[in-house]
Amino acid sequence: MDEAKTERLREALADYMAKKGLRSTEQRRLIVDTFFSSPAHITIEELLAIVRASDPRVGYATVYRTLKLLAESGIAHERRFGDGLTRYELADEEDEHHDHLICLECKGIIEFEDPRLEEIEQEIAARHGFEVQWHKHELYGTCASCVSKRRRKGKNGKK
Amino acid sequence: MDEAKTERLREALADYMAKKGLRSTEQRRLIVDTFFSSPAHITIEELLAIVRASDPRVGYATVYRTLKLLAESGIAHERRFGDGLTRYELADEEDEHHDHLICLECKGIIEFEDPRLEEIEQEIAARHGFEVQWHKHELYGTCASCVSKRRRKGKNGKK
DNA sequence: CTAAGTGCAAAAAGTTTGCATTCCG
DNA sequence: CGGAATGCAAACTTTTTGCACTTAG
Repeated sequence: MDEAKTERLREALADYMAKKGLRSTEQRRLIVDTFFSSPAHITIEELLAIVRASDPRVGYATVYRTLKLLAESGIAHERRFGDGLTRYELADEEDEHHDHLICLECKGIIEFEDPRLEEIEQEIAARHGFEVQWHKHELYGTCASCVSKRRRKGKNGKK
Repeated sequence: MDEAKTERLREALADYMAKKGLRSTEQRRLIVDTFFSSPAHITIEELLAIVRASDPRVGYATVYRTLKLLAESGIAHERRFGDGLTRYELADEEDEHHDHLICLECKGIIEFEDPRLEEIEQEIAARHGFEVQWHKHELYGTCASCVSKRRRKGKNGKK
């Protein structure tokens, strides 16, 4: 992972916590460190499992509240991809932004980025006098790897 | 509402039910009729309330299962806009498709359509060897009416 | 008749929260 | 110290399901 980026985010978090008078506890440090070094789109349960490997006494609620805190402070984003779980990922850099391809078969999540989408979006919003705060662009379907797996098994993709 | 469109959808539903050997019951007819004449993006609770005005004995589960049926048969789409509720709307015509602007203040939902988005999406999917089954393009923010309401009250939109 | 459909109530599944206790600053 | 933070368990919210009873075909 990009060291410089996580460094910036850590600093932003420190600022946010200082401003709000929040405390740096052992649990928070462990949870945040674990989150920073985990794959993107991790769930609370998954993160909790890893955290508990280091300290079994950490509770679900603490992970829950810490991730909420990261989301509020803008360090992380909350995502829901329709499987009923809330996932978290590190925030993008300043003016960057990515969206997601979600494979319905292997549940894999691929990120993509396309500035043209952002432009068109702005245009659409403007046309409606709408002020966009954030958006969701998600494509659901079958990823390349599952498509070829399916072919190998002789199943036919099209009906 | 477009009479011809609902007619086509009703027919599609009849076909689907015939093919699956499903029955046309009093409740289903009532629920489906009510759904067809309700505003888009209705929730199960809302629909149930209207249905019960006609027949108070209808249960939540029946509405739930009927909407599931409509979704499976392709007559309706399930939508989740992040307020924790599932909403339903009539399916689009053959090769049409629309997306949504969601106002975080008044909870209003505005529909929009832009073929360029679909094109770019196809291109992105192709680039990843991904087969898209469906997508979500949702812009969250403040609608024109809430923006001006806010201005009238002297609140400032930008920080 | 008999398999599908209904209504109710209970079960799931995840997210939130109240509270007594612990611990940062 | 005093307010934040934690862990636990209970509360919530909405969706989903089991089951005995009803009904369409």
